[in-house]
Amino acid sequence: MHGLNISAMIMTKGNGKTSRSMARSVTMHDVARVAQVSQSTVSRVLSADATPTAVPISDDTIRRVQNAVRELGYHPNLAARSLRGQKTQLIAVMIADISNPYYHVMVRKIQDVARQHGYDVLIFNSDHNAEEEHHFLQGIIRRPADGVIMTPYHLTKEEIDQFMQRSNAEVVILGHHFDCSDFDRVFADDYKATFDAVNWLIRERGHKRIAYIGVPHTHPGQRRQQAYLRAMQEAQLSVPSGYLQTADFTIEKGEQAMRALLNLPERPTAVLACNDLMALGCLMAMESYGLRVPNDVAVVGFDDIPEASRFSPKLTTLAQRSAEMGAQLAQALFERMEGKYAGSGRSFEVPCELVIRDST
Amino acid sequence: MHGLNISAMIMTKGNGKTSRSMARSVTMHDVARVAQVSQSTVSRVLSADATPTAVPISDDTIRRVQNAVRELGYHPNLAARSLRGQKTQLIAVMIADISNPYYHVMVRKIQDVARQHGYDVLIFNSDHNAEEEHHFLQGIIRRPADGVIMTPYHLTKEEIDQFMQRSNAEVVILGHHFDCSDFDRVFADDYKATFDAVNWLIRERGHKRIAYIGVPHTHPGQRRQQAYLRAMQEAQLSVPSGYLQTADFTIEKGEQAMRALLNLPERPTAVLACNDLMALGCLMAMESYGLRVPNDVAVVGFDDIPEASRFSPKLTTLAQRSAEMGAQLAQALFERMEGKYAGSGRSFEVPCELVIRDST
DNA sequence: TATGTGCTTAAATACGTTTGCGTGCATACG
DNA sequence: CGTATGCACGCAAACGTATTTAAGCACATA
Repeated sequence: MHGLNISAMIMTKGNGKTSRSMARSVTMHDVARVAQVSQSTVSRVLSADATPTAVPISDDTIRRVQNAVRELGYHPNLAARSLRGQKTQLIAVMIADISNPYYHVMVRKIQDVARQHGYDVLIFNSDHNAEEEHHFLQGIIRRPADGVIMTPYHLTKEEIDQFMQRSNAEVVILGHHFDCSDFDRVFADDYKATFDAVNWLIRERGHKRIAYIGVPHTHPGQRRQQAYLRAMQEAQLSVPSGYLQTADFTIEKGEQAMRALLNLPERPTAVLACNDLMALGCLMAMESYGLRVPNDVAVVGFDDIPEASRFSPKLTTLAQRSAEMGAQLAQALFERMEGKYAGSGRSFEVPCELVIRDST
Repeated sequence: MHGLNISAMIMTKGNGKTSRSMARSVTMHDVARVAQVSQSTVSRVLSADATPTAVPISDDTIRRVQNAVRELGYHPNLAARSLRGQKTQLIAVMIADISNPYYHVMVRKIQDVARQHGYDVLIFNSDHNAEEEHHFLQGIIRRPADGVIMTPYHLTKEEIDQFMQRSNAEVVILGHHFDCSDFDRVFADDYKATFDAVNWLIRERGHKRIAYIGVPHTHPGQRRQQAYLRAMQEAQLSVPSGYLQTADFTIEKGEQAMRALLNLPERPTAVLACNDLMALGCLMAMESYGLRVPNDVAVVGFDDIPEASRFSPKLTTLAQRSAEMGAQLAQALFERMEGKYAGSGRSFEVPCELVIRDST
């Protein structure tokens, strides 16, 4: 067993070296040799635009270097560059659920901006899971990134601050209203949006028995639920036991919660869900009960994912401008990474919009 | 000289910590100093399990080092490790469409396996776009990865071979039947599945007018379309002009193609779509035309994404075992990366399964 | 001739690891 | 007693790059 390992290793190495299938990559030294200059000169030529105040290089030398680069097909080694410069040209993005369409457009936007700046994007998935969120931060400490964009559902301000001290990466947060911190944050005005939506159901549509499907153990979930409760209270409407359902952002739990609501002795006439996936679950529960939307029960979601307008009936929802939020996140992050802004944490609030469709 | 170096180092660190908020990260030298051993010993202790045949270290030393690591919160610097070892502990995954649920479960599976092996995963999005696919390969040359998993829709065998020579990364391909190559490939038997599905529609359901919505300018699209044509031909059924629609894997184009089919003078009684998203588009077109599925037209999709069984009517589809395929991809890749297999390209065919629901 | 002054390039160093090689020190053997 | 052998560890050389420091050179000035 042991010997087997060794011989296998030797074999591999032997093959690699003798057959030369392993293409040793072209380095600056190779370029330098071809261009008849020193390696440092090559470095200067290549990073000329990044450091405009650098040492001047003669036009002839520049041309020779550029020709050599082209000829050899040279690409800088990012591992070496990272080691030397403490910059990785990498930004890490943690989203809560890769299968939630809400994040797709946002991620694409971030990738677009990142590419424009010559950065790569590392995507992680937390599945709304506290342990995964910690694992993500651990991962970034192991493999440093210059910037971090994340949607923390469980991490505390202290944990994020501690991370920033250890990692010297710039951090931008999505969807979380931390009081005052060193990192920027982008969020929807979901409190106001939820509050307004409840009032709209009451005043414009005459509903009195309004239920809510929330995810109270997360920060955004808590905020929206508070808004719902506040609106109900101000309208002097009661929230009977069972009108406040707890779920976890998934279609399945949304459907399950809706079934529970429909089995209530005094069934609600309208239901708000904390996100669209759960609202779609509500629609499915309604269908399996043979009930009609919105005649029997009206449903309102949150996010405006593409499916919201595809499903039948089309879902009334609070639209988040996710592309705009992605752009805002990326912009704030790059402003900090490029040193254009270095002050204390900024807050960017992006408005939501009630999109009225067929489910109300 | 030696002592000078050390003291200078200490000075630098002192300055760095006091004056700058930039937390200099803990290195092996720090651990070594605390544990009273040399830096190389620390390295050996830390990579003991990775190199079982290594130099023996006394238990006492191991314990001291481990304590120091814990105490200082040391994490290895992956940039340095990459530079030295030519290994990046990174695998890159290129998928064709981040918003297609088919890929989600696959990506998760890959991430799971990768994490078990201590690897990170870089995700790229090609949007079925040839230019993006090239950009992806360029990116991997700039930022080397140890392994690559991708779903090429446009890249040729030659381009991939050329990439492999330049990059010395192991490569595994999804969904593509390249003839004979140096990389492994995992694919569904989509030709047979499509062929059988058409026959099933003909024999079990008695359809004669069967249309197809394909994406012929991609390899998988072409394969499936060939299977459809072959099955029709063998059954001596005609494929009237217009029965062969061209789309691009999206819901929107699927809906559009279906409208075209429904406007045909001789409307088909069954439609196969090249993937589920387009099949869902068909369902939506049917609904907007006030037609009933499957009474007026039957619809069959491909993939079995979660939405297929959620939509009403539930979609009959050719299920790809995407989790299994993800696991197979990851397994094949790691076998190669760990040197357990080094031969020529293997083919892993994963069977599809006809899932009969309400749309037929 | 000596000295300063731009301008251009070369040499040297450090970033944090891994790893081949060497070394001191016991213990065992001839 | 002298020399193998095995053990536990330290030294130092890479890996490819960015940057600091120094050096070479032409030319003008004193």
